Amino acid sequence: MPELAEVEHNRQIWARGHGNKVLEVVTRNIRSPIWQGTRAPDLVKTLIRKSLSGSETHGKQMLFQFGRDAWLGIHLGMTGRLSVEPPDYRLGKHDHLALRQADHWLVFSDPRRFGRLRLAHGVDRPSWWTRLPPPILSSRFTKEWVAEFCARRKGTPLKALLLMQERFPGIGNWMADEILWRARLNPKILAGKLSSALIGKLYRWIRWVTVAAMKEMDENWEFPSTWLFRHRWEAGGHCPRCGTELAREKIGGRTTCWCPVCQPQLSK
DNA sequence: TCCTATGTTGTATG
DNA sequence: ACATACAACATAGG
Repeated sequence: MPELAEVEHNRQIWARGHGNKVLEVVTRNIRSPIWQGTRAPDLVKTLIRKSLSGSETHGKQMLFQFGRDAWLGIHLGMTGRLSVEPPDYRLGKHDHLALRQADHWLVFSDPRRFGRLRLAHGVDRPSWWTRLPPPILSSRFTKEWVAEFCARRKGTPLKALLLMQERFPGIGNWMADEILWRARLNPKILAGKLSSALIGKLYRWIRWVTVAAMKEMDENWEFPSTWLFRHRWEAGGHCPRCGTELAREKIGGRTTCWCPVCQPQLSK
């Protein structure tokens, strides 16, 4: 489920354990790719008896701090999620990591196992965290930052462009489609074809959809039916703005949904 | 059975 | 260097 707003939502779930000591660490399926780059016994030894001291998100990434000098990075992949479970909880088949605290378990589960765990030591945040690109809602994420990327990736279709985490951290498949639909930009338009005015428009909708997604997440994930999001998966869905039947096609390797009327190709 | 899936990475190819 | 297409990862659900 995880694009940036839902990643933040998952972080908040585990944040219920802030300030509480880890009394037991259970690891499962440690041969699975989830653990690639992290040795489960190390993780157990590192986290045990430390307190969960803080957490943050960056795009689709999460970072949890334990004590002063231990860090756990989590990427939820396609189907990962975090939960808080009662003390008598029995681990399910898709639970890969569980941390017991005084009155609950913090559980990471992921049926498809595309998620990743990453352990780091040291007082400072790990370098793979501090090197992440400017977040979309930060002051460093400017129109010029987007324009520069469009110029560099001038042959990339906008849909594929928005999925590039190196510049648009946290944007995933549905957000990209929502942004392009609101900006009335066809997903196949090549990044280098956008005028400065259209780049400005794209930039503003990137920020708008990000802010709105965070807000909806706070309000229980009730997206109004005026969003493309609500129609994109329906068979024969229609554009909530003009009623035209939505188009669907793979672009940049992902199923893309757009309105052929609201989002025309650029005219020459 | 076949197809799809809110993600990322690697390989082959142009 | 850039870009695209595709497979791979692993599982569930329509």
